[in-house]
Amino acid sequence: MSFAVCHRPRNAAATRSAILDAASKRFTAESYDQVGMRDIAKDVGVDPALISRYFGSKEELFRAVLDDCDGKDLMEGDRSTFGERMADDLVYGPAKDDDLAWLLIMLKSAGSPKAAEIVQQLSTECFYQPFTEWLGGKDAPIRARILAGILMGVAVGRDLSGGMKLSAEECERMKARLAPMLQELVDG
Amino acid sequence: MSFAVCHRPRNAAATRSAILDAASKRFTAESYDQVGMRDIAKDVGVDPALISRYFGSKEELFRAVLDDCDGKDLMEGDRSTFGERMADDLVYGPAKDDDLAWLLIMLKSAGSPKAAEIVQQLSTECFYQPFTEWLGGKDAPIRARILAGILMGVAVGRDLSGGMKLSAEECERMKARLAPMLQELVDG
DNA sequence: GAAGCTTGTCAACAGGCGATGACATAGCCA
DNA sequence: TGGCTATGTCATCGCCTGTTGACAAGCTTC
Repeated sequence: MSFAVCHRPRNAAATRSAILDAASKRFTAESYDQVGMRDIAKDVGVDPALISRYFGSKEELFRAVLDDCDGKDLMEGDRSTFGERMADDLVYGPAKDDDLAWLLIMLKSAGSPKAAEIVQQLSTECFYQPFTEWLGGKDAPIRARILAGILMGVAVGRDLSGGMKLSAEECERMKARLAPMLQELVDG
Repeated sequence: MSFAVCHRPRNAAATRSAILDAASKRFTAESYDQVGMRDIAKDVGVDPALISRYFGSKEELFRAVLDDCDGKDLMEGDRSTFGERMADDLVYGPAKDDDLAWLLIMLKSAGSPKAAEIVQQLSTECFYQPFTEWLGGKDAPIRARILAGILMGVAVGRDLSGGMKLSAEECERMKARLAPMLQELVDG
């Protein structure tokens, strides 16, 4: 009788990609400090040392994750329903938080100086700039900042309080208040 | 010749209070994980062990800090200028972040599970509930949540990007956009 | 002035972290 | 088949953290 573990076929590229994926999931759900190399390694089913070997260090892994996700998810979809969609994600998330990935990673990692520095280096180029261009119109950089802030802030408020403890009706009313606010910022 | 260090007079209450104060400052500026007992001890000029003795553990110290600040700062001052004041704090802060203390602590500590659990226990009773009552009117709990979210989110956006890199004119325009949004949420 | 409680310090421990270098094994190529 | 390189594992190191128990020094009280 063998408890043979189902080894993945030896494939550096696939393994690397799997690590990147697992790391991304972890970093969107927990803070930089909270995520351990051993956690990520366990998710992938790999020895922690391998991650160090592939990415050099935890910092560089984090940078690679940020490089990987371009934040385009936020900007795809109908522009006229942006407010509605985001309000829904905020109130009823985190179900499909792909579109908020960038924001969540930024948010969760604000605490750690090392992660914050990396985010600071990459956020403008990889997130704020494309987002600002997508917004367009008057005061686009400012509207981008406020929008990102609201999305992050309401998300953190939800997480902290343990899942937006509101009745179903209140959730709807919250959506009803958030959606036009967000939409107005998109429309300019 | 004596290099006599200026020892504080032996006073348990004063020392305890000094520790609480230093801890509060640290926790508003850095995340729970990032703040070390040794840091706080150094701020006060005291041995780290003393903090453990007085407060039992880091968790209980954190809880004591949260119990200490009641978040009333946010609600004092003229109600009709709330939006203006907060917008100013957000854009030009953190100068006198006393009024945002609760929010900043909640924000900075969202990353750590232990801190988050404590915040979750205390935030409703010590912050959301009084804030909601202060707001009053229709959908007060929802407006409280959104307001807190916006304040936290814009603050984190500012910190992350290294101090709101906007021109003086853009700062004013950001204020001009934020203030009425916040004020409208206060007014209902 | 000496006992006794209070206040504070010191050294050390256990645990977790990221990182490193030596070792094992799978897959390819001759 | 025999070797070689790429891929992955293991044991371990050094560092930092919160916490603890034993010890030193002050103030109070008799």
